[in-house]
Amino acid sequence: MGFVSRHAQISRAAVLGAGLAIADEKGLSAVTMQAVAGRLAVTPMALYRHVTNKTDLLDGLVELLLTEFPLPAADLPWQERLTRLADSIRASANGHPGVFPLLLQRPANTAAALRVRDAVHLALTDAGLDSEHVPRAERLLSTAVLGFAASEAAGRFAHHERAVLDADFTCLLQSLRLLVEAGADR
Amino acid sequence: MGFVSRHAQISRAAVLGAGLAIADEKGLSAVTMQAVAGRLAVTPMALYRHVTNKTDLLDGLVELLLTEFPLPAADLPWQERLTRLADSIRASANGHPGVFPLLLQRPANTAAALRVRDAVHLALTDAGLDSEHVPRAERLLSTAVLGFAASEAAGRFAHHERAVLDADFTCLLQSLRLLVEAGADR
DNA sequence: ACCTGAACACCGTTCAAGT
DNA sequence: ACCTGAACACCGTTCAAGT
Repeated sequence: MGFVSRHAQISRAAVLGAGLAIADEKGLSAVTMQAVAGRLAVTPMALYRHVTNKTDLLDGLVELLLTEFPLPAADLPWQERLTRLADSIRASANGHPGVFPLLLQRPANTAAALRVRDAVHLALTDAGLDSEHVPRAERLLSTAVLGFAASEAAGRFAHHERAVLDADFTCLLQSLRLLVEAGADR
Repeated sequence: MGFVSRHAQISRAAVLGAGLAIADEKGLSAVTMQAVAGRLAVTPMALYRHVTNKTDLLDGLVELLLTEFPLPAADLPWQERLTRLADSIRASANGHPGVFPLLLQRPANTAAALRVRDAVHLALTDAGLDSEHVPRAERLLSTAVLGFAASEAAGRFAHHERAVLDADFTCLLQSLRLLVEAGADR
C-alpha cells in the first residue's frame, strides 16, 4: 500500500484510488491531475488514457463512494434495511468529506446511484407503499439523507457536538420511517 | 446596467454583484478573479482591496442569496410562513443554480443564515413546539429544504419534468408540516 | 498501446510601484 | 487610499514524439 511499481502500471481503478486517497488526506482542492499522477509516479498526461478529463475523474470518485458499502440483505425488515442504508451513506460521507458533497451536484441516475435507488425502491415497496408513490418517496427520502450527510461532511454543522448530530440523524430516520408508514396506510 | 464608469468606482457590493452576475450567466467556474475584475473594468489585483481572497468572494455570494428574499410577515400563520420561506429558498436556488449548491458547504451560522434560522425558530415556536425541540427541528427542516433545492439547482433531477419536481416539493413541505404538528402534540 | 516532453492559455496571489 | 504592472507558482489540456 503506497508502494509504486518501478515501470508504472496504470489503470482507471488506480487513478481513482489515488484521487480518492488524496481527497481524503488533503481535501478535494488537492486533487489535481499533477498530484494524482505524482502519487502514481507518472506524468499528468498519462492519466488521460484512463480518464477523459478531470470531471470524469471526479465523477469516478463519486461512483466509488456509492459502491464502497454493501447493500443490506433483502430478507431484513424494510425499516432495518433503510436504516442500515442511511447509516452506510452517512459513514461514507464522514469517511470521505472532501468528495461526498459532489454527490448532490451530479445526476441521480448514474450506475452506482441506481444500485442504491433500487434497494430503496424495494424497501419502500415492501413497506406497503403503492408502486405509483414509491419513486417520489425514494427521491425525497434520499435527498433528506444525502442533504444531511453532505451538510455534516462539509462542516455546515461543525459548531455542534458530534453527539448532537448523531441525535439529529436518529431523529431524521425516525421521522422518515413515520412518514413511510403513514403513506403505506393510505 | 452593464455600464461601467470611466474611473472605476469599486466596492465590496460591486465586486459581489459582478461575481453573482457572472455565476448566473456562465456558471460558477466562470467566476474567476480576472473575469470579475474585467466586468468592473479593473485589474484583478484591485479586487483584493474589497475581498480578502476568492473564498471570501464566494462566501459573499452565498450571503447574497440568503438575503435577497424578504422574510414572511410575522403575523401570518406559521404554516404559511414556513411555506413561503421554503418557496423563497427554492426560487433563490433556481435563480442562482451556480452559487446555491455552495450553501450546503458553508457553516450554518453566518449572519445571513441566522436571519433565516431565527425566522424558522419563531415559526416552530408558534407551531407549539417545545423550545428544547425547536433547534433540532429547524436543523432537519432546513437541511431537507436546502438539500432538495440544491439538488434541483445542481441538476441532480435534471432527467425529471419540472412538474414532477414541483409536486415533489409540495409533497416535501406537506410532510414537514405533518411532522411539526406531530411534534407539537407531544 | 501507453507514456513522455514541451508547450499553451489560463488560474490565484505577492509585491513594489504609481497616483 | 486605491489601483496598476510585472512576476510567480501553479492549473488542465493539446500535440507530436518516443518506446
